[in-house]
Amino acid sequence: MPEKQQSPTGRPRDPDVSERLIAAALEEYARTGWQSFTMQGVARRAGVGKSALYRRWTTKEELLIAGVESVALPLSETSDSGNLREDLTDAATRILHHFLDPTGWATLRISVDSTASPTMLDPFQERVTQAIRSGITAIFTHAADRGELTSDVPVRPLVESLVGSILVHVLSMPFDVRDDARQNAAAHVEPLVDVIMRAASPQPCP
Amino acid sequence: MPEKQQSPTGRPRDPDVSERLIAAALEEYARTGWQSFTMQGVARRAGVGKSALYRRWTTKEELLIAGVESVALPLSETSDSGNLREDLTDAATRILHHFLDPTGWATLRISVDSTASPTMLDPFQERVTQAIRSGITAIFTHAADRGELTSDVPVRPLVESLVGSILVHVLSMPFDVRDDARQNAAAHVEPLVDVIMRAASPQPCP
Amino acid sequence: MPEKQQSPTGRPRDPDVSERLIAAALEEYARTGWQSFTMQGVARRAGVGKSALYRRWTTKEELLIAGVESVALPLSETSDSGNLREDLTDAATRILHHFLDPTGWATLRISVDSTASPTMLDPFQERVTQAIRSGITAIFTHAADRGELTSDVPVRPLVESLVGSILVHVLSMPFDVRDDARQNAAAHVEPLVDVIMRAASPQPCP
Amino acid sequence: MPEKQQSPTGRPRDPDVSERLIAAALEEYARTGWQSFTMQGVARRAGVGKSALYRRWTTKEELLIAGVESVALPLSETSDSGNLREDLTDAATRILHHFLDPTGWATLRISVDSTASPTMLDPFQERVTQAIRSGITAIFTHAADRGELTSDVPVRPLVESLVGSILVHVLSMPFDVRDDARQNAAAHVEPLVDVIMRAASPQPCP
DNA sequence: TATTAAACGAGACGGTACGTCGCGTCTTCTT
DNA sequence: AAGAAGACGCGACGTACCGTCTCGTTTAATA
Repeated sequence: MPEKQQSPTGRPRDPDVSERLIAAALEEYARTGWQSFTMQGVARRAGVGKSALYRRWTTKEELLIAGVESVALPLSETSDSGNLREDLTDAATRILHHFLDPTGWATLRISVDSTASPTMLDPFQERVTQAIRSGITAIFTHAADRGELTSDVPVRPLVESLVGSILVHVLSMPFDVRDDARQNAAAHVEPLVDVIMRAASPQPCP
Repeated sequence: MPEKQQSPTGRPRDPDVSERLIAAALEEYARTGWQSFTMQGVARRAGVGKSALYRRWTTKEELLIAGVESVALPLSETSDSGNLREDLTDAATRILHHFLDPTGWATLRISVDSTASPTMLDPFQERVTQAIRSGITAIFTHAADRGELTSDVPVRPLVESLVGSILVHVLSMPFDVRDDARQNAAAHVEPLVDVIMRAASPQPCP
Repeated sequence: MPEKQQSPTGRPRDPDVSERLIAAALEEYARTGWQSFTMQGVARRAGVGKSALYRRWTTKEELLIAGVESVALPLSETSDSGNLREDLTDAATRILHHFLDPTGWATLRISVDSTASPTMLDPFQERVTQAIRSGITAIFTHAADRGELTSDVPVRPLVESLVGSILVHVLSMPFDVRDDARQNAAAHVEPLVDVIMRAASPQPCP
Repeated sequence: MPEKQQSPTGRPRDPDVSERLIAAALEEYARTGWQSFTMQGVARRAGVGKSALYRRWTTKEELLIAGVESVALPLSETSDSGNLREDLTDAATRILHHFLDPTGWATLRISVDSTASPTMLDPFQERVTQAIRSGITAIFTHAADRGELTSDVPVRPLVESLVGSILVHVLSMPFDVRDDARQNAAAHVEPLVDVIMRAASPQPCP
C-alpha cells in the first residue's frame, strides 16, 4: 500500500517526511495497538503537520499497511540448505521471532482486523500474509524437487499447519514465558516442526 | 469476565439491563469491529444509560470478553465417537464455523489485541483460548486411552497445529470464499485433519 | 422555608437528620457557591441518604433558604440607645460583618439569583431581605418618635441607601482589603453612616 | 475579559464564531440564570463546536464577563448638563434600567458570585463594577468643579450610597412591580436621588 | 531570474466519544 | 413510614481525536 499519487507539478514531496511518518506509525501502534493509535499522534510524533499525513494516506489502515509490509516482506526469503527439517526449523524460528516482536505482532493484528471487512483484506493479504506462506511453500517445493517428499502430500495444509501452530503457540503463551521463547526459540519450535515432518513423511507400511 | 461486583446493600442491579448490554455489544462489534465499537454506541443501542454500562464493565475489553465467552465456551464440549478422525473432523468443523462467524471472529481479535499487554491476557486466555484447546486435547486423550494413538506423540503440538491451521486457513481466505467455506466446511477441514492424522499415526517402518 | 409536610402516620422524621442536612448545606455552599453546591454532596457530607434529603426539600433553593434564614434573621434585632447615629453605626457594623461572612454572603447570592424568576423571590425576600430592612426601619422610627428626625424625611430611601451603600462597598472591595474591613469595621462604616445622617438631618437655613 | 490569546501561526480564528458565542451566552444566561447555563448549550445555540468555545474561554465566568462587559461599559458614560441633580437623576435612571434588564442583572450576579473567590474578582470588578462607579464619580467631580458641592463632602460614600440604594431597591422589589419600575423609572429614582442631594448639600447652620 | 503550483507547519472548525459526576426517581432491605 | 444504599436513564462536564479547512511560508520545476 504505497502512498497516494502526487501531482506532477509544484513542489515535490519530501521523502524524509514519509519515512518519519511510517516510523512514527509503527512506534505508536506498537505501544498499545489500536487503542492509542491516532493519526494525530503519528503526525505529532513525526513532527509533521496533519496535512502532510493525510496527503499520503487517508486512513489508519493504509498507513499501517505501508509501515508493516516493510517488516513482513523479508519473511518470504527462506534458506535452502538441502535438508527439509533444517529449512523448516530456520523458517519457523524466524516466524516465531516475528510474532514475538511488537511490530511483527502488529502484522497479525491488522490482518485479523481487516479480515472482517472485504475492503481491506485483499491488498494486505497479498502483501503480508502471503509473504509468510510463500516462503514456506518454497521450502516444500524444493524438498519435493529433491525427492525428500512423497508427491502425494498436499503442500498447502502443511504450510497452514506450521504457520498456524506457531501463531497459536504464541497466542496461548502466558506473558512471562515470552522472554523464554525469545531466548530458547529452538525448544519452542522443535515440537511444531516435528509434527509437520511426521505429516510430510511417507506413511507406515500397510 | 463477569460484570463487576455489586454492593450487597441498596437496590440490586437489573439483570435485564446486563443482558441487553451484552447483546448490544456483540451487535455493535460485529458491525465493523474496533473501529466503530464505542461504549456510547453500545449503551445507546441497548437503550441504557452510560452509567449502567460503566457500573458493570470498565473497559471495552471487559465488555467484549463477557459477550464473547458465552459464544466460545461451547467449543470446549467435543464429541466422543470412539474414532479419532471423526472426532477431530467434528471439532475442526465447529472451530471453522466459529472463526467464520463475526462474533466468533471477535474472539480472535480480542485475543490478538490483548496479547500485547500482560494485563488483559490472562483472564481472557484462560476462558476462551483454553476452551478451544482443551476440547481438542480431550479428544486426543480419549484416543490415547483407546490405544488409537502411539503414546510417544506429544499432544500439545498436535492441538496447536490443528487449531492454528484452521485459523491461518481462514486468515488467508479471500473474502468471497468465506461463503463457500461455510457451506462446504468438510472440504475445507479435511486436508487439515489429514495432516494431524498423519502426524499422530505410528511412523513408517524403518 | 420549612421542610415539607410529613405524613401523620408511620415513623416520625429524625430531627437530627434535618439539622445535619442544613449544616452540611451551608458548609457546601460556603465553599465555592453555586458551582460546587450539589444535592448529592450535601447528603454525602451529612452522612445521609438522598431520599432523606429530597423528602424534606425538593430543590437547592428551598434547602439553601432553610439554611440561610437562620443566619439572617438575627439582623432584624437592633439596638435602641436613644441616639440615632449610634444605633445606625451599630446596625451598619453588623450588616457589614454579615456581608463579609461567607454564610452571610450566601444570603445575597440567593437573593440575587432568585430575583430573576418570580417563583422564588417572595418567600425568600419576606424572610431575609426584609429582615435586614425592618431592623433599620425601626431605628429611624424610634428616632422620629424621639423627635430626632424631621418628620418630612421619607424613611424607606434612607434605609435603602444605608443597606445599599454597605453592599456596594463590599462588592467593590479588593479581595485583600476584606480582612482589614473585618478588623476596622468602624472606619469602613463611618463615612456611609455620615451620608445617611446628613441626608436625615434638617436642611440648611434658606 | 477578552478571549484567550491565539497563536500567531496557523489558521486564524473566525471572529464571527466569537460573536455568535457571546450572543448565545447572553441569551442562555438571560433565560434562567446559572441553573440552566451550560457551555454545551451555548455552543449548541451558537451552532458551534464545543472546542471552538473552550478555545476562547475556559470557564463560564470568563465567557459571561466577555458578554456582560459590552453591556455594562456604556454605563460609565454620563451626561454633564451643568446641574448636579439632573445628572444624577439621569445616571440613576440608566442604572435602574440596567438592573431591571436580564442581561444587566447578570452583571450583578456574576459580581456577587465572583466576590467569594479572589481569582475572579479583579478582572471583573475593574471592568464592570468600576465602570458604574466611575460614571457617577465623574458627575460629582464636575459638580465640585462648578462649586455646586461643598468641598468637605467625600465623594466615594455618596457614590456607594446612590448605586447601592438603586440596587437594594430592585433587590427588594416584588416581582410584579418591576414592570411599573421600568415605565415610571423617575418616580422610583427620585427619592433615592433626594437622599444623595441632601447628603451632598451644605449642612444646616449651627 | 521570476513565476507558479504544490508541499508544508500550524491550527481553527463542527463533530463525536471519552470516562466522570450530578440530576431526580426508583427499588431493595433494615429500623 | 423513615432511613441508608444504590441502580436507573439522562445529560453536562472538559479533553482528545476525527477529517476538512484556511492561513503564511518554503521549495523545486517551469517560463
